[in-house]
Order: sequence, then C-alpha cells, then structure tokens
Amino acid sequence: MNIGEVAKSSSVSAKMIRHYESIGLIRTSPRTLSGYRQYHERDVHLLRFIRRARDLGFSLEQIRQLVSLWDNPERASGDVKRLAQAHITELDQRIAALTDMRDTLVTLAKSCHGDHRPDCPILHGLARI
Amino acid sequence: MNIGEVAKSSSVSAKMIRHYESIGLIRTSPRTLSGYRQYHERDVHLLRFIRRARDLGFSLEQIRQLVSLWDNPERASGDVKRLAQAHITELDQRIAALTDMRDTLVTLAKSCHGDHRPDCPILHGLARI
DNA sequence: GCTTGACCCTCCCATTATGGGAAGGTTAAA
DNA sequence: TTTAACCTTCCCATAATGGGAGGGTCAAGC
Repeated sequence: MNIGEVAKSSSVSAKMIRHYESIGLIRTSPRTLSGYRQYHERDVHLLRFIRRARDLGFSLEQIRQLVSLWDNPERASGDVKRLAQAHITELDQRIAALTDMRDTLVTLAKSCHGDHRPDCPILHGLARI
Repeated sequence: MNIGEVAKSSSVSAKMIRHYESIGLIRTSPRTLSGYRQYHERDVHLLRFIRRARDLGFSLEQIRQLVSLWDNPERASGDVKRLAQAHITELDQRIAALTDMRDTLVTLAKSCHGDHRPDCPILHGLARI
C-alpha cells in the first residue's frame, strides 16, 4: 500500500504519517526501489489507534506511551488504566477552567445592555483587576 | 517606567510586551536616548486588560478587536456584546467536545480491571473504529 | 513509445502564544 | 570604578498540522 491509500483508510493525512515517522512515533516503513513508502494492514490499524487517541485529546507524547503499551503483550492493564485516568483528570481541569471563563463572560454579557450606547460593563469588567 | 516594572505590575512578561508591540497589538512606545522603552500608567491598564482577556480565553485576534473597541469612545456596547457572545459559543463548543472525550474515556476506564493482567478494554476501545 | 494525470518524494515555511538564551549595551548603587 | 541588575535585538524552540515548491514515478490511453 502507498501512503495515500493508508492515509485514506486511517483518516491520518499523508503529511502527518510522514511526520509521525520523523518523530519516531511509528517505525520507518520499507521503501520501494523508487523510494515510495510501503505499508500493510497492521499499519492502518496503528494509525487508526493513533487517530482515535488524538480525537480523545491525548498528546502525541501520551500516545507514544499508549503505543508502546499496545505493542507490548507484557504490559499490565493497570498501566494503561493509570494513563487513562491521568488524562481524565487533565480533561476535568481543562473543562473546569473553560467553564469558569464561560461563566465570567456570561455574567459580564448579562450586565451589558448591548445597544447603541457606548457604555459597556464587559469592557469595564475586563479592565478591572 | 521601564519594561520590567510594567511587566511586573501588569502580569504580562517583558517578552510578551515586546511581542505585542511587534505584531501591532499595542502601539510602539517612546524610547529613551539609549533605546529603553518608556511606559506610563495607561499602558499598564491596557496590558492588564489584555492579560485578563487572555485569561478568559480570547485569542490575540479577538483581543485586537476588543482593544480597538475599548480605544474607541464611539463604539456601541452592542458590538462588544456580540464579540463576547460569539466567544461564549466557542467556549461552549470546546467544553462539549472535552466532555465527550472525558465521558468516552471514563467508560473505557470503568471496563478495565486495571490489574496485572495484560488484557485491557481501553486499548481495544482505542483500536476499534 | 509518449503523453498525461495522479501519485510520491524532500525541504522549507506558516500557524498560536509563549519562552529560553546569547551577545552586547546601560544604569545605578556601592 | 566595579558590579549587578537592567535593557536591547536576534535566533531558536515548543505542539500539531497544513501549504506549497520543485522534482521524480507510475499506469493508463493514444
């Protein structure tokens, strides 16, 4: 399989596949005589795994750990669970921070009459420390 | 005031103040003969405004618009409110996306016994498309 | 056999917001 | 006068992704 076909079936762009190779997230693939990268079905699986983990907000560094666990039949499921739970905690913190921002903005926006008059509590609220 | 003092009282690093100047978010400041940037109290206010907007998740492009509204006594409060509400919508979408990720991960983690055994539903869940 | 279009290759640059650090000039206090 | 704490500009780095240039390759149709 050439890179384009793998890209299509894994939903990871060819650009990104080359990038993942260059940073060592996936192994370098064999090449044809003319230099084309050659892939197999198992590469598609790995790339789908990576894509899905990205969609779930894992960083490439975290995915690197997940991949090494995935590759390793010796790993304990506890290792994977710990990684997942650390990531859940991280997501919770980001959600809480965004929710705080949102609530502050909603409060500011409520107090603004939002018409043609120049006076605006949102700007006052932003200016005040 | 030199840049270091402004940085301290606005909570915006000197590095960032120079950067904001270079991208035209704030005006170029006057210099001393030896080239030191000189600031006044109103610059501290503006930088605090920017800092607070950043903390609320506004991008620098959005802040550029807010600053021009702030600077402009002619602007209608409705303009500001529209910007704020667009940003609230954006925050809501990001919160929803993160919450989805979190819920998926929690479901996966729950189904994983998390002990020394190698079998792990989290990895199966990530691998499945 | 030759053209053509769809591939593929590498390399460089851009994004967003922030920071590190080098190399060198300035200021103020001891 | 020395010295420490400033300041300056310039280059590089981050994370993840994409755009595009310049050029090679492959397969199908003529």
